[in-house]
Amino acid sequence: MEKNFKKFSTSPQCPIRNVLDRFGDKWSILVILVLGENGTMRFNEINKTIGDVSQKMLTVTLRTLEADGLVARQVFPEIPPRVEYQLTHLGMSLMPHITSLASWADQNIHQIKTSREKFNA
Amino acid sequence: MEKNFKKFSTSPQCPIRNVLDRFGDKWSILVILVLGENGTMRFNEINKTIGDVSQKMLTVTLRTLEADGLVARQVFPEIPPRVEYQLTHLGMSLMPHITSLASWADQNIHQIKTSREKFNA
DNA sequence: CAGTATCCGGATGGATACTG
DNA sequence: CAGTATCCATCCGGATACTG
Repeated sequence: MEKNFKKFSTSPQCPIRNVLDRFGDKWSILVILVLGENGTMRFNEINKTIGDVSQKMLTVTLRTLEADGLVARQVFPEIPPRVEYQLTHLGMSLMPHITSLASWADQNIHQIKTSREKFNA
Repeated sequence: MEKNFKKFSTSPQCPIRNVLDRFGDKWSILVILVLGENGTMRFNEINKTIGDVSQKMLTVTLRTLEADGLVARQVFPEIPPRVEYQLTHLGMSLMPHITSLASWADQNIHQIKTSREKFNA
């Protein structure tokens, strides 16, 4: 095996780690996945779709994704307020990589679970 | 946009979240990337390659990846001890998805950093 | 060399209450 | 509706010391 892949630096300051660390939080990948699948969504819509994310963490996650330029946030000056979120072009360019990861997870979850059980036996 | 992607459940107990949560820790993706690029490696080799991972966290990460069946651990009964790690077939099947993520990160880090600076200005 | 054991601080993130 | 503010428990993960 080995070395059929492009080599990446793995030093602490490298760009790849800088970005991948972002996905290390609990909700970022999931929010991108949900927005990518559903298009434009309101705050509470995302909240209900994910189900078990707190209001606080959803806000923090969306703000971070907005800061990174992955998600666009549009506020409508209405009462009651309406705020819509959608992936930016950059965010959408990330989607295929996320979905391919999700597909892999979907296809291999059984094997992984079996492996975990064996290991803990 | 939207709905060009296969739909995934996003409920708290879904398989995808079960697997993706694993990548939420600080070192898993990086260890897989390093092993995928270099093939078989000894404990201290991985440690040095990553650079800023503690002995404890590297052990924990490797054990978890082993439990999930992504990494194989082979102990040689020698003094001083030698332990070699490599990706399993399952682990290797994950590699393309990780490297495609890394490539994306590499290509877009500049735009993301620029976006962050604008947002915090 | 490749770990284990222990301690410990800081960050993560949940619950709750409140607001424009 | 879409947040903010605050408090607080947990847990992640680093530092250090020790071992077969």
